[in-house]
Amino acid sequence: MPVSETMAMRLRRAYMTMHRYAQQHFASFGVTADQYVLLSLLAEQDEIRQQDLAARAYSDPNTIAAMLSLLEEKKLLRRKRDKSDGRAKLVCLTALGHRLHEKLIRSVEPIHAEMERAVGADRQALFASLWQIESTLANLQLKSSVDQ
Amino acid sequence: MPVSETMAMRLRRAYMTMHRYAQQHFASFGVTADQYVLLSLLAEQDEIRQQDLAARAYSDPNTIAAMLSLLEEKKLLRRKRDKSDGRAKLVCLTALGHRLHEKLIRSVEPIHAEMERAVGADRQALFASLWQIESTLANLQLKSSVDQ
DNA sequence: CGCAACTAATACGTAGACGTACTAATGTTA
DNA sequence: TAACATTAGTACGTCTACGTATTAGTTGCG
Repeated sequence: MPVSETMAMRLRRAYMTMHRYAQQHFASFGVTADQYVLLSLLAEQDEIRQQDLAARAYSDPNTIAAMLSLLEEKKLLRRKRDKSDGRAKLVCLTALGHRLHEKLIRSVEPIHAEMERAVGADRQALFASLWQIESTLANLQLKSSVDQ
Repeated sequence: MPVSETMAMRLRRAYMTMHRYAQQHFASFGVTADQYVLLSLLAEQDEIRQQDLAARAYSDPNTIAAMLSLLEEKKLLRRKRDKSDGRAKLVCLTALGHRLHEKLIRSVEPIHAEMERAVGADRQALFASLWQIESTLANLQLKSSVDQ
């Protein structure tokens, strides 16, 4: 089978197209698509540890730390030591960060709408398949590492 | 809606899980998941321009150039000037590259099988939805740039 | 209590995504 | 043919993904 017709490449194309589109969209606000995800997660839950943020953003602690440094320089968030655990830091949005997030969340509504419209009634089937892929491969990974 | 339940994050999780799994898999062969894609494309069509390679890998010329440099250092491929167009370079696998690709393609069969099994009968519906997302967002991008 | 195992964050390195600027070759058109 | 726009590839910078190593704080246990 041609590479371009494999499930892997189809998934890549869908994800990359979405990511590129989002990247371009958010550029006019001076943030990246991934930074928007972080801001949204922080708006959803304040005072969150970097580890938790990494898990929710489906990223990793190293990447999150780098992204937070950039967002902190831009005064969109701050980090304070967790009093109950001196190793951890709690991240929260600044007022500026909240205001930006409000603007951003309004700006993405049309995009979400377009994506929903694109998949239409197959939405639930798509979600089920995506979840199947995710859970199957995540478990494979787990299994082989537990085998050691 | 919680960020984690958006279509965008579901798509991200599926793609990133697959990519991480592939990354780990190919690490034992000394290549990355994305390098495997390039090797496969070259095995599919020899003497291909970097631009075409970028399009087929759904990447971009800058990234491809960097990746090709690494693969060229590893003697897996070489680039020669295109006689019919002095700007272009034609990329092709070395014998070493072909041999490695043969090994790699055998090693990924179980992964493709697992992914097919994971989505099962919903395979065609999934492909249709992924294509809907891709084409919808790609066209949005096109439209707004043509509007300028 | 004290020390070993674990954990959160950081530091640093490599790879990939992609923007912008540049060079060299090609095409176009007056 | 000369001036000009396009195009292929390179160079370089920023951001993200993620591996490995290190530091500092926490937990568990003899």
